[in-house]
Amino acid sequence: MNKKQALPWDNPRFRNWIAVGRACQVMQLTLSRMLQPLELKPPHLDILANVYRHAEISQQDLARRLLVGRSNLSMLLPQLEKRGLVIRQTDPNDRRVLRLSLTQEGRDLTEKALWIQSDLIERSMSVSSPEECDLVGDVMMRMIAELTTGAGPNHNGGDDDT
Amino acid sequence: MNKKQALPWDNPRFRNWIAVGRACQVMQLTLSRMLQPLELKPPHLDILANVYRHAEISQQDLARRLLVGRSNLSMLLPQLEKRGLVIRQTDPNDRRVLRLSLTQEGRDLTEKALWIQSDLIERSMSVSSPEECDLVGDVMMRMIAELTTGAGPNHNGGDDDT
DNA sequence: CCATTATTGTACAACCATGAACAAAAAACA
DNA sequence: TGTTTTTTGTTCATGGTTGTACAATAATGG
Repeated sequence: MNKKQALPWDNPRFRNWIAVGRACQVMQLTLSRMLQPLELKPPHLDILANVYRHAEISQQDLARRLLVGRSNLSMLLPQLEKRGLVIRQTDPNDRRVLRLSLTQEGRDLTEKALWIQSDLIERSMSVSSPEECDLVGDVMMRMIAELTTGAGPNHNGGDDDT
Repeated sequence: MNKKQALPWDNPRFRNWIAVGRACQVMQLTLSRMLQPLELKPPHLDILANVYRHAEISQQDLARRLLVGRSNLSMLLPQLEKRGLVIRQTDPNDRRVLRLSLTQEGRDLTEKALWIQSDLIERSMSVSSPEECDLVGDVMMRMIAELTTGAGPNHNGGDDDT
């Protein structure tokens, strides 16, 4: 009838990670509010930013990079295409794949949105020194490596920027 | 025709934060897989863990703490109640509120799930020293404070553990 | 005491995300 | 070549999340 050995909350690593999760959640909610004037939501920005960086990417590769299902992109991309932000062209060398690129309007909107996101991140991370900030990023990348090598051979690891 | 001034990816803070987001995403996906044997999903565990720690909490307070809408809990809690994990009792002092508590089965399952989560966190954060880990948590809490005081006076800030 | 306002939880419609089943195209292989 | 397997994208049913409108209860204020 005792309290087991120790509650997870007594473990510093546990508490610290919970803080990471909350920070992400708050950041996501805040970003979502700040993107409203552009009629964008975080998932849209994720897509646009990746196509911005990696033009001519296929939907499959984009899905791997974003860690979402292919069907997700099959639902979202036609919307962005109708809004005139994205173009999908079938690859002449492999007529299964659709290669993505941005229109000029798409590039402009993506840059606006990235500025908003960048300002938000800059503001909220300014409470830490650049060295602390780099250390945080370093720890996160080590964690990602540990998680993807150790436990996830099913989803392959398509990870770097954005 | 130049590349604007500097892309966000050239900003260290931006890149570091992107890594934080990715780590959260990977952790969430991994946790989701590891909770499957218990037939739980992360949102369920969030609820159970909070009721575990804060018995007799109201749905409203729980929603504030989890940063989700009240309607979310109105959908999820009846499921958990039907599974015999949670009990909802109307507060005799204020017959609007429903006070939540766990059954013994709910407590047992929550502990099992928390061990899984705790092991996962322990494993993936073991790539960093305790000092680094504490620093990460510290930076995150400062960020949360900055974000909630600066921009979010609408959603109030119900934040601490889990 | 009665009227107005605020709070708590619910119901419902809309949107998002996922996984499974599928069609088309390419690759592997006999 | 012809057959099988793999890859890519789509469709659809399901379930999760949100915001809005609503009913019940409480608090406020004449």
